[in-house]
Amino acid sequence: MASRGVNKVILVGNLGNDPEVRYMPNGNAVANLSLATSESWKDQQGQVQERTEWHRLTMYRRLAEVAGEYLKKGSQIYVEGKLQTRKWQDQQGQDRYTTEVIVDQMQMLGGREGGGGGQQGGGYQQRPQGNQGGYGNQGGGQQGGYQGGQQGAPQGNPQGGRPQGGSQQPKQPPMAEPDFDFDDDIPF
Amino acid sequence: MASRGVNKVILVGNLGNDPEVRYMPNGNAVANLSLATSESWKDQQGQVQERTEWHRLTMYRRLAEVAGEYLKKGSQIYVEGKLQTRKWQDQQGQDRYTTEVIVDQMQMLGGREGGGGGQQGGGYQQRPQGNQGGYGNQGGGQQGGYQGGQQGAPQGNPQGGRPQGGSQQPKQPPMAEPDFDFDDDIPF
Amino acid sequence: MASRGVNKVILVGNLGNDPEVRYMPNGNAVANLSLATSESWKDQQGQVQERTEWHRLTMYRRLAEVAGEYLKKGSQIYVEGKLQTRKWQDQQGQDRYTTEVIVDQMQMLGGREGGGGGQQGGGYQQRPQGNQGGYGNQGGGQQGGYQGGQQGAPQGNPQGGRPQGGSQQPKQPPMAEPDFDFDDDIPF
Amino acid sequence: MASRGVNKVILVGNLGNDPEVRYMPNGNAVANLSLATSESWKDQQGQVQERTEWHRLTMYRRLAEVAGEYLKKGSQIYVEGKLQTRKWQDQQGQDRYTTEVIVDQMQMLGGREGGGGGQQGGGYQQRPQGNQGGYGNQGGGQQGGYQGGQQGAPQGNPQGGRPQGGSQQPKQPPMAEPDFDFDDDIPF
DNA sequence: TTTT
DNA sequence: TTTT
Repeated sequence: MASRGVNKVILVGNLGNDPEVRYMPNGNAVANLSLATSESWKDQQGQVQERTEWHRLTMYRRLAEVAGEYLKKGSQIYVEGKLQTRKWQDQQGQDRYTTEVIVDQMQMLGGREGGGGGQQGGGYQQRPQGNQGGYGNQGGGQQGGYQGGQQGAPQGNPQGGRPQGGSQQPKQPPMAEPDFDFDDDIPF
Repeated sequence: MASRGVNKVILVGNLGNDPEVRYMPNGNAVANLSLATSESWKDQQGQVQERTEWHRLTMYRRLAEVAGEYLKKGSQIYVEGKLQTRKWQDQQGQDRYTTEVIVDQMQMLGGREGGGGGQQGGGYQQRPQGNQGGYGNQGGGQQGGYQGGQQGAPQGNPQGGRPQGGSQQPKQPPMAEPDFDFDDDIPF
Repeated sequence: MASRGVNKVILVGNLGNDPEVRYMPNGNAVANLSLATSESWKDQQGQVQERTEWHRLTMYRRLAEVAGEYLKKGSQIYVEGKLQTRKWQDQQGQDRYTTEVIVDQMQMLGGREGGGGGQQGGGYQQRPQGNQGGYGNQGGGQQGGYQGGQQGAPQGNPQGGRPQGGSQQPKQPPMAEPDFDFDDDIPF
Repeated sequence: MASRGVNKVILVGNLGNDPEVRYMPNGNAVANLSLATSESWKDQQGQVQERTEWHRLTMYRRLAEVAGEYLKKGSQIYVEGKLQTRKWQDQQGQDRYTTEVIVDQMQMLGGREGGGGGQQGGGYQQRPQGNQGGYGNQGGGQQGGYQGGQQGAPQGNPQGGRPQGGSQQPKQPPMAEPDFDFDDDIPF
């Protein structure tokens, strides 16, 4: 609730992939998204240069469900959130760090198609039992704006409800492993 | 100059160390700073929890020199910039990524002491020859605001002037000295 | 809750006066503050020019009480909020418009004195009966950050609880007392 | 260039009208735009309420020309800028104030149609002679991002070049008069 | 991996 | 005056 400092990120860009939505044992959704922002400029030789920056986004709860429902590869969105760097260990046991944007506000951009891009969406992971539902379409609709449910509260503890057992920082890589394994309480 | 997207970070926090200022062969300054933002909240047991986030900041040119001149461990500042993730190889030759905030605007906060914190400043690296000076105090003064000289132009190519020979992405953390020695609290 | 669009203001500046805190019949607090931001530049003649911008801030509820408790003329703060333009009628019955920043997040800046400026604080309006208190020091403390209680919900309807009788847009500047007396510098 | 404070506005919304672009005697373009942001929420009775906020935007130079060229009624845009309150006198000689967002960055949103809305564009004011052109399409293209040319420099003095004679604050209303009269150096 |  |  209180804080010493300001930690704010504002991004507008396009998704590089369909959102990856998963559910925690307590039923809370978590979504991971890759967002591209790019800039171009002329170098000293007058050549146009371009650089694309990829941002790893994490959304929780309702926002994650809305992302899974309405966003897909190519979608243009506005997001607001905070920077968070997670520590994890690679297979050699070395400390690694991954910086993500924990999103607490999202706007779909781009008119009546709801910010959709070219490809077809669909295909994200099924909701496991243990989730009593209740979210779904709620507040949905195209191009609406969404906020995290517990705005102002730190969202680095995504469990929301009861404390979870299990290791907070498993010895697994977070960043888009081919065999990324979501069988734990804490997805990364 | 142009861009597709928005990539903006806004931070207010305190420096964990004196800025590290270095000079590139063309005389341009580069500064690295660690900025802490923290937030606290009450958990389900009603206990106050606190989490500190450390941000790695990079400044170029005039802004870097101003940072070296006026900021020190404990200084409270406002910064605005963009996210940039650099790829580098560790000693095992594995790809590593470091996310930084490339700062293009900075404000010293905290009244007439110019945002100063507890400890005395000083001690950052000397300006090598090859730098014709020209910056120095310029625009300085207490609690002033500073902007990167080429705002709007991508600042991922910090050389500014003539193209540099040499590898752009050496097998070492660029801008991070081999013996770079932060406090243990700071995760980079 | 939902929204189409983004309406965000971020300011760092100093208060031109002690906050004016008042209480509505339902006990909710409302604070009005004048915040100065200034910029300076060199004109074509090389002369330094300066321009100060005055911003009218409005805070509600807990945030308003914290402002009344901890801020005073000269305090340096960070605020985040949204733009809102109110319509009202002057004594001639003509439509007038006032643009304000409805603040939903605030940070006191400036180190251990809690962002305090030169003068002594005090002197804001007494809490009327009809307010059962309960706020006070809550969340307070030096240099903490505060958020509006109903963040994400529109705050243009500050009553919060039960609907109020009475005209929503009286023929006078709402929240501006008839004999409201700012410094001459401040244009509202 | 320097500044004490931060004065930043970030908006995403739709234009209520085609941009009004005019040219100053020195050839610099000035554009005025109306941008809507809206939010909706449920009141105590569970009824959905909606509130639309209208923002008056001002752009200068290249940005103004790009706006005239590519934006129209309904266009969805992202803008970044600063708040500025102008003082003027109404016909009774009374002081009036108008708050505007002086835009220094703009992004067209909404995919391949370049952020366009429903209606046809066109119809804004012709470039007078006395303008040697030079801008035009420059940097243009759909959905690109644009920045004001003198970012960081105060943009409240839009003349850019030589100082202008003439009254800075004519006794005329600024806000969309039917017979708004642009025969002066300073458009409002 | 997006987008123009 | 926009948009859904």
